[in-house]
Amino acid sequence: MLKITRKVEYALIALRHLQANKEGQLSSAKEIAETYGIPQELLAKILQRLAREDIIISVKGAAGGYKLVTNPNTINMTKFFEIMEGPMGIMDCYFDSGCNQLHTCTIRTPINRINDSIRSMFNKMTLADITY
Amino acid sequence: MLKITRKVEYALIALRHLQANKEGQLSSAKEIAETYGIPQELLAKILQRLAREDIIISVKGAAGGYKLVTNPNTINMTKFFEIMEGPMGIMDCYFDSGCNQLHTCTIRTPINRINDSIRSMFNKMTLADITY
DNA sequence: TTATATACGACTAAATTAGTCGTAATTATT
DNA sequence: AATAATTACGACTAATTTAGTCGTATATAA
Repeated sequence: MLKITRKVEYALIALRHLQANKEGQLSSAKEIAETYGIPQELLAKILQRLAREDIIISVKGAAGGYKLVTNPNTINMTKFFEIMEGPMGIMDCYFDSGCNQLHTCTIRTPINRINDSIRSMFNKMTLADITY
Repeated sequence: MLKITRKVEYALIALRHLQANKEGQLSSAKEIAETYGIPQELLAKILQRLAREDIIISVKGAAGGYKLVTNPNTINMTKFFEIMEGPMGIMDCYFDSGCNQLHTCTIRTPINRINDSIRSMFNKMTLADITY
């Protein structure tokens, strides 16, 4: 319950690693994967996702790799989680309402309050809170 | 991400239902399942678990069923979630430490801080916050 | 005695998450 | 120009978790 997935875990490890790099220094997916014992292909996809979302930038070709460009203080954790895993919410009906019990459902309001609490907690956090 | 499972959802619905009952009035698994369109066998197991943990009490035999005995204000949500789903924590290493990367792992401390935040948030909540 | 409950473990099915593979494109190095 | 190392990306498979079902035993009101 309330677990983050490997995807998020690996992303945090990688970002932490990139943060430790000197300005402009690149790290490849292979380098990071080997350092932490993460499956390389999987990490590669995660880094590609982060690059697509402009959290890191990629340099292609031999001697290529990734580096951090965004200030970790400006990356909101709710946004980060949702980039990695899609909408955050402890119950689905928070987002899609195909539920056929909506009329009888009496717990939606309180569940939504919990959702809001969690989101607001993560909204107050930035990546820097985690990776520093 | 950060989703509660059906088990928890069904448990909350059922508890909400029992709460609405008059003092001493019983509801059977069948009754509740049919009211909300929940698979009866599944709900039965959930109610049995709640009964085992003394959150509700069961009355066996024909015309049996379940009723609430514990004051919902005294049921801590962290405890409730952990009864239903086991240890809460956004990452496993919070609990078991079979991880072979512990020495290189740099995100454990911040992750544990998040764990603590979530736990403390739910610690401040009681079942009554959700089912009323 | 019968019908209707709870109790509970074993099992199956569905969904999600994790990980792999194949192939293309890019670029530094030789 | 060729090669090796890299990012990019979609399709696929495997593993794990969650959801749901089934069978059987026991209790009890009618």
